Amino acid sequence: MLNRDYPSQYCPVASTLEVVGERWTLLIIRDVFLGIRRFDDLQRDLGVARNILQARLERLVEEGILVKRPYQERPVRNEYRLTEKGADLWPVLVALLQWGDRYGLEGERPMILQHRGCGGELDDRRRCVACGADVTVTEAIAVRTGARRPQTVAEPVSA
Amino acid sequence: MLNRDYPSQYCPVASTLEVVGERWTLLIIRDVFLGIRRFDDLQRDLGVARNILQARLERLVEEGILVKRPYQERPVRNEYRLTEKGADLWPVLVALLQWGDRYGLEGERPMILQHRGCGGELDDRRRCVACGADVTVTEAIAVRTGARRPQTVAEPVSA
DNA sequence: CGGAGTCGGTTGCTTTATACAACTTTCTTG
DNA sequence: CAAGAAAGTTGTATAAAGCAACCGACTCCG
Repeated sequence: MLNRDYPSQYCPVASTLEVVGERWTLLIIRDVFLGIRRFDDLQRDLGVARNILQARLERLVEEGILVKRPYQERPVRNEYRLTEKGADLWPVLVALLQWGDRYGLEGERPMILQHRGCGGELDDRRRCVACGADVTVTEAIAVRTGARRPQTVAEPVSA
Repeated sequence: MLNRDYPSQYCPVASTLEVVGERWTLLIIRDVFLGIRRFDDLQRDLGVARNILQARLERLVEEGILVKRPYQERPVRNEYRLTEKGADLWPVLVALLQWGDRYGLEGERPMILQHRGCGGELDDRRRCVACGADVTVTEAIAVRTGARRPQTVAEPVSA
């Protein structure tokens, strides 16, 4: 995008999109939610160009959505973690996920959100359908089903 | 963006972003939710380039999120309306709006969501804080407060 | 009847972001 | 001491977004 912001708009939707609306940004955040926290792991998982990934991570750190912190010294190796501000984007990701489940992938569901422990799925208001609780980020887990892209023929895991 | 899709991803979040993740798209949908339905009105409100607006609207119609229908013949003038599929993006917009309210505009809230009739605001699960009901798209109204961008000095409406 | 205005686009050119691949630095392991 | 991993950085190319001007169909005004 030419400018990442929307100068004619004074709107909370626009202001959020100015921060997380660029290509790849929300997928990076999704990956961090899933526990993918290192540069190379993110790059491999997303297939994004490394310079773009670098630019996005730097921006997200500047915005206070991620923090960069070393998980080892010598050599310094960093990982990216969500701040509270970043974790508060969870409802956005859940809303995108649920719309994608309904309209995106022809009934396939590669990922399912569950209430930790209880195991119930989440409804569109992030409540557990089993126990009825309001589920927060920390109480939810994302379970990857085995679902793959339909046109890709499933192969036995080999060599 | 070079490609609008994310070929390495088989994920409902990514599949949703392939459809609505391009620059301007979600703001166009927000405007249609607010009742701005005509090409020129959208263009004026958003300040988006006309060719981009045209491309986005065409894509959204192809995707079944908007429908184009004439509101008059001779000359044919069209407006864009949300389909059910489009209206189901409401939770995404609400989530973006609420994050923006919390983190985006320094406490200013240019727009407030209320439960129609009851007048209560919506919580982060789209429930009415006054009566407790689960609020759906059709039961909600967006109220624009007078809030403006702080650095813009408020002027009397003139000429 | 002629000119201005409106709506909904389309076209051409410029600017900017994204993609891709190769390279770098620092340190670890065999 | 060579190979490899992690985390970037750099350079070049291509595609998308921005901008302004134009267009066709019709209406309204004088």
